[in-house]
Amino acid sequence: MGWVFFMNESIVVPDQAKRTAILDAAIGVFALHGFSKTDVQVIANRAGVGKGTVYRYFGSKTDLFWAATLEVTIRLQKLLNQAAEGGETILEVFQKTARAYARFLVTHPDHLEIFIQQRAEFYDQVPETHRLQHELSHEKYVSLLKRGMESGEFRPDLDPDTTMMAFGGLIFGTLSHCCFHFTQAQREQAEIQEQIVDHVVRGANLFLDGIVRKEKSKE
Amino acid sequence: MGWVFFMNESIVVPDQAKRTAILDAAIGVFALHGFSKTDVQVIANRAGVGKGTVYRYFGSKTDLFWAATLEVTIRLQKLLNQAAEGGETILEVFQKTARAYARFLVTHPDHLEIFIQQRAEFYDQVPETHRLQHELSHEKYVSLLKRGMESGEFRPDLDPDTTMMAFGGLIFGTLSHCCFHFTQAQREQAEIQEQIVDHVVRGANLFLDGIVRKEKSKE
Amino acid sequence: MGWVFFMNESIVVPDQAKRTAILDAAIGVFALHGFSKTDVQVIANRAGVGKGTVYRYFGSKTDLFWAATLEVTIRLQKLLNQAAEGGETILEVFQKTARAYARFLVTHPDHLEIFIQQRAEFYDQVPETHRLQHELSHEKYVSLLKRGMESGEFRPDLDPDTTMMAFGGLIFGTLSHCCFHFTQAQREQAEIQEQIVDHVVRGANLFLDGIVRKEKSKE
Amino acid sequence: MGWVFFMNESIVVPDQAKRTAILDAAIGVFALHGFSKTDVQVIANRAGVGKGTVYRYFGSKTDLFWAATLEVTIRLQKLLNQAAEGGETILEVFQKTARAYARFLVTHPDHLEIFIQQRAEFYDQVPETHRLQHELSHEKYVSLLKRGMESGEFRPDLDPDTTMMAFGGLIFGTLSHCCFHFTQAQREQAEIQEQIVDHVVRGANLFLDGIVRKEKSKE
DNA sequence: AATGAATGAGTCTTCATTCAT
DNA sequence: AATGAATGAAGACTCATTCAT
Repeated sequence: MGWVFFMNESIVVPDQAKRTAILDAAIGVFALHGFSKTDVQVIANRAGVGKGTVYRYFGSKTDLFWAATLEVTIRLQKLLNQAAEGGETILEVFQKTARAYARFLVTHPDHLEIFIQQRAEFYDQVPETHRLQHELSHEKYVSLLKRGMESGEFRPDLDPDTTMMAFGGLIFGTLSHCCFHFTQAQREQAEIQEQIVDHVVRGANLFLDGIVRKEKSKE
Repeated sequence: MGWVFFMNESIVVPDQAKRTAILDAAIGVFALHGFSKTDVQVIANRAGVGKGTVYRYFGSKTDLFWAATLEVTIRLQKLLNQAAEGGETILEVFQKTARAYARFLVTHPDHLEIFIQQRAEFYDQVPETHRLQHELSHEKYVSLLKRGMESGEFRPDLDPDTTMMAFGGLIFGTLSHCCFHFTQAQREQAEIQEQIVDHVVRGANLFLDGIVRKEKSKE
Repeated sequence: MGWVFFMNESIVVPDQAKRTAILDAAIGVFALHGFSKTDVQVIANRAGVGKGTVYRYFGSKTDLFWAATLEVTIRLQKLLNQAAEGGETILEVFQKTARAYARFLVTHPDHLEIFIQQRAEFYDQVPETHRLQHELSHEKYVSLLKRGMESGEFRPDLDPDTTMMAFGGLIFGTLSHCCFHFTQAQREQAEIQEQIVDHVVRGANLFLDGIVRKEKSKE
Repeated sequence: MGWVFFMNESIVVPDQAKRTAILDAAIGVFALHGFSKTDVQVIANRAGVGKGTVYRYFGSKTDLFWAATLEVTIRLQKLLNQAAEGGETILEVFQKTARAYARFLVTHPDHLEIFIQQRAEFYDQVPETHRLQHELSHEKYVSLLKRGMESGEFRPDLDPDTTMMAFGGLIFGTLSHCCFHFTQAQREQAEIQEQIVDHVVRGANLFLDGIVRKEKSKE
C-alpha cells in the first residue's frame, strides 16, 4: 500500500530500457486486470518482447509484480520529495507532500491499483526489503511530525506513530474511495484533491486552535 | 468496499441453513486466501457439503463471491442501524455509526477482507443491484448530513456528497491501513478505534468551532 | 531396476478399472518414449480419459511413474512366486525363478524399459517404500540361498549377499543387453533364454561338481 | 552400452583444448543430472565458455551427448587395449580385459552413467557410426574367442556371438547393479571387482575343465 | 570466433464447471 | 436434491536454439 517513500535501485540488468518497458507494461496490465487474471504473455506482448525475456528479467510473475510495486513506490517517493522541497514550515511540507500524494494517486490510477492489488493478493507476504523501506519512510515523516510538535507548530499531545498511520490511511483510503466513485475527469479536478487534502491535514487537527483560527481568518 | 448499507434478501433456496453454511465458509475462505487463490472445493469441505451443492446454490464461483459480499454488507448494515438507534443529535448518530463501523471492520477482519477483495478483483464489474444498494445507503447518510447542516449542527459550507465520500473513505482507508500494520490484539483495543473515529469525526471538521471548543472543554 | 519382488497394494481409488487403464497406458508410453519425453496427455489419450483424470488418480507425472514401477514390480513378483512353486530342491527354485525372470523381461520389453527408465532418471531418488520392498525380496532370496548352502546343495563358501546381487545383476544386465541387440522374435526363442539362465545359474557356480570339489580340496 | 571398443577421431575443430573442456563438462553434468534434466547452460558454465560456443562446437544438445558417449567409449577402448597387452594366452587377454572393464566402470561412475543414459534416452536411435563401431569391437572379441576355441583353450561348443554378448552383458549388468547398491568406497575395493570378474569369466564357463585345472596348477 | 541475450514452442499442472449416478 | 468424479481450457515456466554484436 501507499507506504514506501525511500528506495534505492540496485538490480543490474543487461538492458535498462527493456527492463523499464517490461515494467511499464506490467504496471499497466496488472492494474487493468489484477494480478491473478493477468497473463504474463500479455505483458510480454505489450512490452514488445518474448515471454522468455520477461522471465529472464524478473524471474517469476510474482517477482515481476513486486518489481512493479517497487517501481511505483520509487516514482511516488521521488515525486513526494520534489514536492516537499519548497516547504518553509513543517505544516507546509506536510501539505505539499499530501497534495502531491493525492495528485499522484489521482493522476496515476494504474499506480494506485498496483498498491491495491498488492494488499489484496499478498497481504502478509510483503518481502522484508519492501517492509523495511516502508519503515524508513514512516520514520522520516514521524520525525518530521515530532519536530513540528516540539516547535509548537502542532498540538503537543499527538501520538506521532498513530497520527502518521492515520495520516497515510486517510489520504490513501479516501483517494481509493474517490477513485472508485468518480470518473477520471472528475478526479483530476484540482478542487476535489484540494478538498481531500484539506480534510486530511486540517481535519486531522494537527495544529493548535490558534493556528486554525489564523488560517481561517486569512480567508 | 464498505459502501452498501441497505439490502433486502429475495433469493429462494431449498435449505436456508445449508445456504448459510456455504456462505459462512465462503466468507472465511475468500478472506483467508483471496478470491483467485480460493478453491471452491475448500469452501465445500468447510461447509460440509459436496462441491456440486455449492454450484447448485450459487451458480458460479463469482456469484458465490457476490453473495458473500452481499451477506457481509447486510450484516454490517444491520449493525450500523442498531448502533445508530440511541443517537439523539445527528452528530451522535454519526459518531455511533462510525464507531460501530470501526468496530465491525476491526473485529471482523475477514469481513473487511471481503470488501478489499471485491475492490481488487472486480473493481468496475459491480452488479447493478449492489451498486444501487450502495447508492441508497449513500443517499441515506447524505440526507442525514444535510439535516445536520440545516439544523446548524454542522458547518453549512460542506459539500454533502464529497464529505460523505470522504467520511466513508476515511474510516475504511484508515482501518484497512490499521489492520495491516497492527496485530489483531492491538486492533481490538478500544482506544485505537476511538482514536480513529475521533480523527475522522472531529478531524473531518464536521462541526462549527464553537462545538469543538465545547467538546474540548469537557475534558 | 529388476529388484523389487514383494509389494502389497493399498491405494484406494474410485474406479479400479480406470486406474489400471491409466497405469497400462503409462507403462506403454513411458517405455516407448522414456520418462522425460513422455507427454502426460498422450497417456491420457491412450487410456481414454481426460488429462485431469490422470492427475486425480496419480497426483503428478513423477508419482504416476513410480506407480508404474510398482505395478511392474508386482506383476513380476507374482510371476516369480508362481514359477517357483513346483521347485523341489533349492536349485530348482532358483532355476525356475531365473527362467521366469528371463521370460518376463524378454516377453515384456516395455516392463523392462520401465526399470531402465527408473534407473536412468531417478537413480538415487527411489522412495523409501520401494527401497524397502527391494530389501525384503533380496532377503528372501538370500535366506533361500543360505538354506541351500547349509543343506549342502551349494558351495558353502559363497557370500550370500554378493552372490545374490551378482545373480540379479547377471540376469538383468544380460537380458537388457540381449533385448537391445536382438529382435523381439529372436529374444522370444526359448533357446536363448535357456542359454542365459544356464550361464547364470551354472556359471555362477552355485553347485558342487567334480571340478569345484577339487578346487576346494586344495584349500 | 559399454560396447564400443575401436574408434578413430576425425572431427576437426578450431580449439582442441576448448573442445575437450566442453566434453569433460558434458560428461560430468550428463552423468550427474541425466540427459533430459541437463541444462546446456550448466555445461557451458562448467566448461568456462559461452553457451553459443557449445553449440558452435557440437551443434545440438543431442549431438553433444553423442560426442560424450563417443569420448567415453574411446577412453574405455584405450584402457582395454592397454590392459590386454601383456596377455599371453587368450584366456589371459579376456581376464585382463574384463578386469580393466570392471575397474573402469567402478572408478568412473560418471562414465558408466553416460552409457546408462544413452540406453535409456536413445535406445534405438544410436547413430550408424556408433553402431558400426560397436560391431567392429564385437567382431574383434568374437574372433579372439574363436581363436581360443580353435586352439583348444575354450570349449569348442560355444556359440561365439551369444557368448560374447553374454560376456559383455554379464560384466556391464552386474557392475551397474553393483554401482547402484554399493557405495563408491565399497565398489572400489579390488576384492569386489575381482569377485565379479570371477563370476563372469569362470562362471560363464568359457573354458574346458582341463584348462581350469591348468590355470589353477600355475598358482 | 565467441558470446549471451532473446525467443517461443512445449509441458506440467490447476481448478471451475459439468453431469451421470 | 446431492454428490464428487471427470474434464479440458488456461496459464506459469523452462530451456534448446538462434543470431546480432
